[in-house]
Amino acid sequence: MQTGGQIIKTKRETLGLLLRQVAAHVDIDQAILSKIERGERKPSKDNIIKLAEILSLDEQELMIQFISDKIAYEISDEAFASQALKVAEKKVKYLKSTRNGKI
Amino acid sequence: MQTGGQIIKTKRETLGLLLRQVAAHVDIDQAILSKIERGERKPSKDNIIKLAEILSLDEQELMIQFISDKIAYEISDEAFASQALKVAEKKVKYLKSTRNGKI
DNA sequence: TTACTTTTGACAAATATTGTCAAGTTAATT
DNA sequence: AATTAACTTGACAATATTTGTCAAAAGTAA
Repeated sequence: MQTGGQIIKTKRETLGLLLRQVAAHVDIDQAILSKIERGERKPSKDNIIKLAEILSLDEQELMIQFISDKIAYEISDEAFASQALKVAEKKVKYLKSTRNGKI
Repeated sequence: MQTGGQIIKTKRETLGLLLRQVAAHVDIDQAILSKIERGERKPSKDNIIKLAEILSLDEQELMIQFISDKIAYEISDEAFASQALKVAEKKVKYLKSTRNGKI
């Protein structure tokens, strides 16, 4: 099971790019990129778009990885995490179907 | 599709309890309880336990409702919300299986 | 109107997130 | 071992978000 951070770190190394180079393209401090790679900080949406760009990764897929990391991280210590996620899926589908932003 | 807030509001009214009474038991300002009922604020874990108590609701079920509300709320405007939730489920299961807190 | 419940909004206090920076560590090379 | 470059870490202030408290406003029923 890979995190978004692990995915971009692996790809960056495969491409032989330095943190400095990727960070410049993403327009963030390389310290932050280092932390994103190790899961210590969360990338913004714009960060993800630019990361996918320079690393030739699928943007949607990368977005999904980072969003799911965020959710998994904040819910994983809950006893009923899996059940809550299933219910959340239903609620999201309901929200999307009504398009009114309210549950 | 009901939110945790709607569930407790309905039950409170069924039981004929006032916001003031429930809020006192939960040990929060009644303004906050009013907001929790309408989804404007999120209850703490302790709030949920005490709410289930005084409203004779199943604690686990109520917990799941509020957690899923929170997740659905923060992810619903994402284009890939459903897919991200599915991936998050896998990550949570993986985390639970390894019990090391890391993805 | 009066008495009561609920909702709303403003506000400060507490918490969390973010970007920046410099120093520290690691790794490879000479 | 010393040097160099890449990466990681931690401290810090600036910002943003969350939280509790309160009183006024709005709603409801007698």
